Amino acid sequence: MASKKSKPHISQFAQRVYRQLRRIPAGRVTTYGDLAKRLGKPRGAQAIGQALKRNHSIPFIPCHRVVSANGSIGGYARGPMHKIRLLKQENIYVEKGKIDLEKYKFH
DNA sequence: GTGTTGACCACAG
DNA sequence: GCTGTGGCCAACA
Repeated sequence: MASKKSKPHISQFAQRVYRQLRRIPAGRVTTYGDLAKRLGKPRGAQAIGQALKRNHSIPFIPCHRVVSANGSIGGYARGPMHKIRLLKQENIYVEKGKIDLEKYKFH
């Protein structure tokens, strides 16, 4: 049977997001817009956030490595406070609720 | 099938 | 620097 229903809970679009997210090494971050661009949807940044929020239960998805385009923390299902804490563990320091994209953004 | 919502982005005032 | 508006995309009622 080679049928593979995989996870009907997760859409293909969301799975694509996780795939790109996993490419990001520790100590580096990316933005929703840039992530969307890699998926072929330079304007689908909002959909990225939606996908993450609807699947925040997955531990293999470092959602905390995703920030807003202006360097803002953006959001986090567990609360922005957790996100900042996790980033700190990756040697990424947050200042005034913002991150130095010039330093931490993954190219 | 339509309308609303949302962890966004860019631009104008 | 902040607020308001428009736009794009996906999921949900």
